[in-house]
Amino acid sequence: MIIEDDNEINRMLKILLESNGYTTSSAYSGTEGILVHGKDISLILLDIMLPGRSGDEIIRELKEKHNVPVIIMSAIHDIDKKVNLFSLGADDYVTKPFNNDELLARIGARLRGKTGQGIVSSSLKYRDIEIDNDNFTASCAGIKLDLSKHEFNLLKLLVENSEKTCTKSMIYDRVWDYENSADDNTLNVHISKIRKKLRECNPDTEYIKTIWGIGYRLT
Amino acid sequence: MIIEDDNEINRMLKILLESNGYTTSSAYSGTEGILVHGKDISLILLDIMLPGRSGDEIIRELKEKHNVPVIIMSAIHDIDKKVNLFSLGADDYVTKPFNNDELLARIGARLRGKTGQGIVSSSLKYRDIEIDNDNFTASCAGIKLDLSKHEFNLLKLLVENSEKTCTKSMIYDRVWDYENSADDNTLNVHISKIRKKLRECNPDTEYIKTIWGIGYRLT
DNA sequence: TTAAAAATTTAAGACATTTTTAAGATATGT
DNA sequence: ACATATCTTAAAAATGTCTTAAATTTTTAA
Repeated sequence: MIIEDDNEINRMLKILLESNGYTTSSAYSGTEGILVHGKDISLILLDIMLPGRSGDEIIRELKEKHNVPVIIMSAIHDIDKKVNLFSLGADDYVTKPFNNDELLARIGARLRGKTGQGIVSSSLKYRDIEIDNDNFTASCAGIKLDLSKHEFNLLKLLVENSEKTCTKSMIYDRVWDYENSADDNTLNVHISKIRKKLRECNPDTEYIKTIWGIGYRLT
Repeated sequence: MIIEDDNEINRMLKILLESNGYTTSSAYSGTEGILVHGKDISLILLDIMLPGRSGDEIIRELKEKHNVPVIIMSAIHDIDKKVNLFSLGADDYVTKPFNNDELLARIGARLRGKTGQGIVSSSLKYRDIEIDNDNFTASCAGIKLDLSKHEFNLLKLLVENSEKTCTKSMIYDRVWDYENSADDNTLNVHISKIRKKLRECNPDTEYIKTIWGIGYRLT
């Protein structure tokens, strides 16, 4: 994801990256970047000289939201500022005007590190529901959910397929290890329990929608 | 590990890093760095202007041997060369003369990426549990714990991954040297014994949480 | 409007995993 | 080789989770 307010530079970066085999998403402000949903972002290129909110805040929120490497593009030469960005979770920076090859090299190094050393932070989000695959924990509205193994796997499946309908047989297939027995009420009971726990964290939202005769969906 | 042929700079780096909480190992050539055995290296600082073998070769071999982030220190401003180093697996570089804060920031950013084994300090803490790696001792609430070898390693693993769930198979893999046999009760018994010993030091806290069907976590 | 089908919820019993204890097996140090 | 500590195994008790069943509510379609 490219976050850069200058239209021309944004377009230029898009062309550079796509001609090097990457798929890109463009945003034109940090806040817009934070709002991006449902895209599989693996790295963020962030122009830190943005109007509006401070760069610090934006890095923190981007990190929290997308949890991927962030490379800062900046004209700032001041080292103190650099150090600050680093300590906030920025993973690297390039100073403008930057050399294309160097930028590509840094992007490559960051992406390589990810897949290479299994840092693949397996944290998923949907609205204010967060799934942490590594720790087998989930939270809603910042509150830890106390889920059993099946409940966790079921919620995880729904989050992984948020906005898509999960059929009952697909759920039985992936959460339980057998094909469904259609007259089985087990899944319904588990959904009921998850809903109850989500309600305790955030009473105002109905996360799981029932698709009659088909299955369930996060909406 | 610091790999730098200039004695003075090597010593200076050692002082800088150790005064910032890191433990260091010094080597004075790339080949010497490759030969280092038995040390728990988590990052390599490499001066690329070394006599003898080419930098390219050395990075590749260091990476192969130690499999950790490599930060290049170099006076080269030529971008093409930088790109080359990146594509060989270097994770970052600083140009000499470098700013100490920037170097520390880049080291921090690289280590932060790796979970658990960030700053290598021989003493680990979680709440009032303290692990002393050098002496193979542990304490809780200031009282020495009398732990067996497996108990110590198990508690150490939990402390290293505090707030994260350790799966049973991961524990068997790292504390015992074989994959788990799922019906095995050994781990449970060891957890039980550790809990009992922790309880004797501090009866009010339940340190080790059971993640049903998954494993354990310090919480 | 009404009957049938599907889904929700609750509670209880079935099932599975974990905890604890104790004893026998194995490893370690003198 | 002996004494000691540690580890593993086994079994029962405790606890957590899953499924089933039944009553209730919601939705669909005739």
